[in-house]
Amino acid sequence: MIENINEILKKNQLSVTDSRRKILEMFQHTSGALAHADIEKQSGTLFDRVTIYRTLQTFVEKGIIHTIPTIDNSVKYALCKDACQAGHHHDNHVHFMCDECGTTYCLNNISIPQVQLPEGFRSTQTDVVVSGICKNCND
Amino acid sequence: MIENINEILKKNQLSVTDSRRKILEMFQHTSGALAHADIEKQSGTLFDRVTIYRTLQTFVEKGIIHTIPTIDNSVKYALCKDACQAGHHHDNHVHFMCDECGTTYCLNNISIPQVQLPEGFRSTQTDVVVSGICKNCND
DNA sequence: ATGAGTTTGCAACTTTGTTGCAAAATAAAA
DNA sequence: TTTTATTTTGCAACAAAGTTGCAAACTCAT
Repeated sequence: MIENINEILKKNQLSVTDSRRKILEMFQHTSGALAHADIEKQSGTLFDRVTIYRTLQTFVEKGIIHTIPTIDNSVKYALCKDACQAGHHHDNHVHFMCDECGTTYCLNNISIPQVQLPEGFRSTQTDVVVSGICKNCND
Repeated sequence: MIENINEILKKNQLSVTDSRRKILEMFQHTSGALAHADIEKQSGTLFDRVTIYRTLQTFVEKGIIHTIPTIDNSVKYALCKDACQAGHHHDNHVHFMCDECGTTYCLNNISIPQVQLPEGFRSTQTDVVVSGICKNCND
């Protein structure tokens, strides 16, 4: 179910611009995660590289998207679900990265068991990165 | 307990060179993880930037060190324990990254509960990235 | 000690990300 | 609707991170 894009932008006190609408749309139309390069490729020469960087940065600050840790250390972003909309959130994510095709899937409906930390450590966020072969590449 | 550096290199069919010995030593002397920049800083002008890149790459290929996924998508490396020495390994890691000082801790003695994946997905490695405030910064 | 093979350092390059600033677009006010 | 204030964009220039080719230096086995 796709939320109204203009609503989301206004709710976050952001001016409604072409680039923001288009990029937000891309996230809503993908089940997985997007890298800066993916967005640049998909949008062609529509907007500047710098605009994409700044848009992603703004979205992260507003809590619309979040960055995903990856083993190959490429920077990927995914839409935040309602649960983590509050900007600075205490939240958990499970992501699956395919070793073969590189696609990143968000496995939001999987619960993470709490990790027991040593004395003196306080956790605000836990990310689980599962690597392997995805459904598509397995067939 | 520090394993003999020359032994490790020879076991992995690598020529014993200054840079490899020194860099491996750095990993053995730190409890956490190291970034390329850390190594460059610690070694001063001793060896070239490119050599460090290549050494790290070689170590990863041989399974001596592994990359760590981080939320800020900086590239960090840590020593592999005996458990994951077999090159292409099925292994789990828990790492803690301090939001304040950026230090990465390896929490190797914490067990990760198995994540239940959707049909068709096969996992080879699971990384848990816990973010928060570390012991040092908490005091 | 010598020679084959490996590794290093340099230089040049690519890719990725950042910053300042004028022009353009958006939002708010008249 | 027009005007004005504010925000955002694109350009250019830059900085940082990582890669590649190649000759010189080193390692290792004979």
